[in-house]
Amino acid sequence: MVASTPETAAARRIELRQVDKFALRRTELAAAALATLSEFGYARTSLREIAQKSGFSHGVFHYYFRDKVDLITYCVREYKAACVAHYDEIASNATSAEQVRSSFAEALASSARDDTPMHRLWYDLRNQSLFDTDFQADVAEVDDSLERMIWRIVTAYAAFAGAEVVLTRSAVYAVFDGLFQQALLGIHAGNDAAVDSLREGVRQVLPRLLQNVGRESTD
Amino acid sequence: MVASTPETAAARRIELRQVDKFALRRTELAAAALATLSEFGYARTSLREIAQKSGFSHGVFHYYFRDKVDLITYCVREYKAACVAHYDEIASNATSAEQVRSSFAEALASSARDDTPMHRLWYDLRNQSLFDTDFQADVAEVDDSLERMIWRIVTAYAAFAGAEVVLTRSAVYAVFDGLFQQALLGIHAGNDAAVDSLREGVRQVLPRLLQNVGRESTD
DNA sequence: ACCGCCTCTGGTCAGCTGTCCAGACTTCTC
DNA sequence: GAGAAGTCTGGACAGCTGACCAGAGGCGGT
Repeated sequence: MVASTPETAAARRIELRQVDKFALRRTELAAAALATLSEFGYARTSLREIAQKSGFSHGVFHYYFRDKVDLITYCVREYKAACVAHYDEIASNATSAEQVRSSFAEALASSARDDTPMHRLWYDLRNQSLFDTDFQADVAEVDDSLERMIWRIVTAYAAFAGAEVVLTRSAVYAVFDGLFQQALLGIHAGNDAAVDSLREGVRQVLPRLLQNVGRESTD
Repeated sequence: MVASTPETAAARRIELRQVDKFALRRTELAAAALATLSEFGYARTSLREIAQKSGFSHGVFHYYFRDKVDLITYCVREYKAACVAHYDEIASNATSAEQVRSSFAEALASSARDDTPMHRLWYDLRNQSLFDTDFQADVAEVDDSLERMIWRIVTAYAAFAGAEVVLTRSAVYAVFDGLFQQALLGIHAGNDAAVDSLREGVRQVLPRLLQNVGRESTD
């Protein structure tokens, strides 16, 4: 780094403060956008609707975001940060396999119950990435970090159980993601047992992804 | 039914013929709509785009379908018919557990490979049902019939293996659906191994959903 | 040959969407 | 407090969307 003259140092300080305020506002607007997006879904959410629900004018969104894609991309990243942080303590705080299993099942179940709109938005946006290349990179990155998160939990569980995980990281994620998504559909359809089914499904599946060390599976 | 006079019989015959032609045209238009929908996704497909790609005028779609929802609902039903019929022979033609396992894994893998656009549309529309009640009933019906289809295959597998399925019907479907969807994301991201991973994932998961009759699982 | 119904066309309309922008307002610096 | 930079507003615009409709064309029945 080059040593700064007083002027450039002051300018940088100002600039940083402005950048912080700018970033803060972006986050605030993105949070408002997330709220509306999770309510109506990608296809039915316009910038004007977001603005109206957030109390801002629709113009301000174009001041802080290049375009709609830029805004939603930022929202996806925000989602990831909130989501991964929430689960990461499961693996680190546990002291036994059974505790990991219970915590994991409960965490998925309560998240599906409490954050239903946000999760359905995630699946919506992930699907959009199958059609629109704009979101593809960011969605893939979030999906990957979710996959790693699940993998951390499952390998922690396997370590406590003294066993090995038989599936690939990707397949393990896919299995729990499928259970989660089905629970979301169930919740939305008014099936009161959906959350309990998810918890029970996770509890039942988790041990079956392991095999004792040194034994070969039938293949 | 009331006995028909000659006139009403003729009228009915005509009417039936017209109904057939009408239904035929509906199916034809729905097929064209499916093609465009699977290319662009729900959010980015307009009736005019569908019409242009199909060679019809945009007006004709309003003649055969009440509105856009009516059209897409019909498309969903068409999808189901095509999809379920394709898989149903797996369970009925098999003679051993291993054969069911191989056929099932191969069927999922090749379907993901060959019908990628149609499947991503299905997931798109299923997600729309989480936001828009218009599709909810029909989507739920298709999802249920897919669930039953998977269940038939898995129970057939269990029967050949002389074992029981430990998960609920819904959880079994969720697991394979998750694997399938992850493969779709992989394919779209250009991951060449995605199809093979799906096949291998299905092969590995399937036996682990069973337990020997008479033995209790750890719970 | 004529008539009535079915089919289909393409124009029109109101409403919404993303984007841009001129200008008002606020905040900060000197 | 003057000026500049940053922030925000709301109107304007072009393009698109779903829906509607008047009328042309075709087909079958008599």
